[in-house]
Amino acid sequence: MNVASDFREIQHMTRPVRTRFAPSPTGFLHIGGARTALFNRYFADNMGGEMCLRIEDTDIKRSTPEATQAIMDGLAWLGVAHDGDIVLQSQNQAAHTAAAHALLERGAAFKCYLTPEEIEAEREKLRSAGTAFRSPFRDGGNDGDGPYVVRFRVPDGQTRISDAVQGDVVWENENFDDLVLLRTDGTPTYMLAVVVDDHDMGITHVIRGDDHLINAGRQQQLYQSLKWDVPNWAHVPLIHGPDGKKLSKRHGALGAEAYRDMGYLPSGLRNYLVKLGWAHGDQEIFLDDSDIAAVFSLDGINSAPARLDFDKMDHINAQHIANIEADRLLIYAKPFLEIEAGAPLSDKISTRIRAALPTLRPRSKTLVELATNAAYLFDARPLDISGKTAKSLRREGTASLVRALTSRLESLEDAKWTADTLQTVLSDFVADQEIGFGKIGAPVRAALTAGAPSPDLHDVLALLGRSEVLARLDDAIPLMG
RNA sequence: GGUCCCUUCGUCUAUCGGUUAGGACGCCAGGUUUUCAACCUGGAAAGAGGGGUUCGAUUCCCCUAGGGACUGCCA
Repeated sequence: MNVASDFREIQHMTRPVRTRFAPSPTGFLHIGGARTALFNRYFADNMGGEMCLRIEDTDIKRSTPEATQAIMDGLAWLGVAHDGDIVLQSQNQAAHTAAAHALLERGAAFKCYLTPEEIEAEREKLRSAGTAFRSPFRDGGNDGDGPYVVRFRVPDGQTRISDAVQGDVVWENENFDDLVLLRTDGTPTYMLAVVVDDHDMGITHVIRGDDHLINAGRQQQLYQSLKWDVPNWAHVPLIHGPDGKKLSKRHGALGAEAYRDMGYLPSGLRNYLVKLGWAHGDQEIFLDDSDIAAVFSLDGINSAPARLDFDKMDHINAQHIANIEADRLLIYAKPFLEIEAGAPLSDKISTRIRAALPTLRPRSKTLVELATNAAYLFDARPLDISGKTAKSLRREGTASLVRALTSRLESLEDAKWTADTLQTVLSDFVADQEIGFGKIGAPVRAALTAGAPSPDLHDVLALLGRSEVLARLDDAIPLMG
C-alpha cells in the first residue's frame, strides 16, 4: 500500500457522515419516504453528521415546482430538517454529462444507435431467454449514424455490495443490462445522476427503500468505473398496508398530509414511523427525538417489510398528546377544534379548552378525538338533548333534586368555583340527600353535556364556569321529570 | 420468465447456538367507576413446511411454499 492510497483510506474512514433524502417530486411526501427521511435524519444525528435533501427531478416532464413544494411542506410539518441547501438534480446536468463522457473516453460506456423499435424487439427475445440486454454497439468498431444514446458497458464478472441492512448481496454481471446513461437528447438518466450527485455531495451513506437494492449493484459498477469511493449502502424494507400488500392508492393515506389530517401529532408520527422496522430493545415510546438519535443505528433496522398498524399508531400518538406541552398541543389542535365548532374559537372558548387540557389529553388518541371530546365545552345553548340521554332526565323527582343542587351551586361564589370545592359540594349534596351519586350525576351530566364524552362531573362544572352551568341546568329543567 | 430480497404471537418486534421464546399494540377477564377514557392486575396468543450441520437449533446451510423488489431513453 502506497502513501497516497493509505491517505485516501484514512480520509475515507474519517470522512464526516453525510446522508441524503432524495425523493422524486411525485406530488406529495409518501409515508414510506417520510420514514426513509427519518432514518437518514436520525442516523446522521447519531453520527454527528449531516443529512441533505435532493430532489430527483431528472425527468423534467414529470416534475413540477408544486410537487417539490408539497414534499418540502410535508417534511416541514413532520419536523424533519435537512442540512444545507436543497439540491435540484436537474441543476447538475453538466456534471452528469461530464461523467458520461469520461466513461465514454475510457471505453466504459459507448454510443448505441439502436432505435427504440429495435430495442423493443430485442428485449422481447431476451425476456423469454432470461438474459440481460447487450447492445451490439458495446464493443465499438461499427459506428452507426443518426441519433444515439450513451450506454454503460456492463463489465464482466460479478458485483458484490455490502449492505448494512440486507447483508452481502452478489449478482452475476450478466444479469445487468447495458443501461442508458445519456438519452438521445443528451440528458442524463437517473442512474447516472444519482451516482454523480451522491459523489459530488460527499454522501457517505445511502439509506433508501429496498426497491433500490438492485440499483445499488448497477450504481456500484458505475462508481468503480468512475474510480470513485463507493458509499455505504443501507436498503430498508418497504412499508406495507395493513393487509400485507404493497402500499398503494387503494389503501388511502399515502401522503404525510393524510396523517396530519387524521389528527396525528408530528412527534407521534415520527415515533411510530421510526419504530416501524427499527427496534431498540423494548422501548416503544420516544417522546424526545434526541433520545432516538442517541441510540439509532442501522443494524437495528429489520430486514423484513412491516405493515402499517393504526391501533399502534393511535397508542403512540396518545402518549405524545398526553405529554406534549400545552402551547404546542393547542397549535396543532386548533384546526380540528374549529372544524368541530364550525367557527373560529373565541377567546373565552380557547381559555376554557386550555383549562380542560388535562382532562382532554388522556381520552384522546388523535386530535380528531380531542376535538370531539372538547365539543361539550363550546356547544351552543340550548343543548340538543335526545335519546338515551334525555331519558335520564325524565326520571321521577329529578327536577326537584336538580333544583336543590342548583340552589347550592348558586350560593357558591365565583371565587370558590373550583373543581375541588365543587367535588365537596357534590359529595355533601349526595350525602345530605342520602342518594347514590348516579341519581344526581346522570341528569346533571346530561343537562351539561347532552351525553357527549366528558370528564369527571366536578371537572365539567369547573371547566364550564358558574354562569354557563347554571344556564344549561336551567335550560334542561323543563325536560326533567 | 429471469435476477435479487424477505418469512418469530393477529400486528410491530427482542433473541446475535443452550431462554418457562421477552416486550408493545390489539383482544379477553377482573379491579377502579359518575358518562367516555385513562390507569392497575391477570390471561389467551408465535419460530411457514421439509431436510441437513451440531451434544444442542428460532438462531448456521440447502430445498419447497408464500410475500416483495427489479427487469424503461421513470425515478
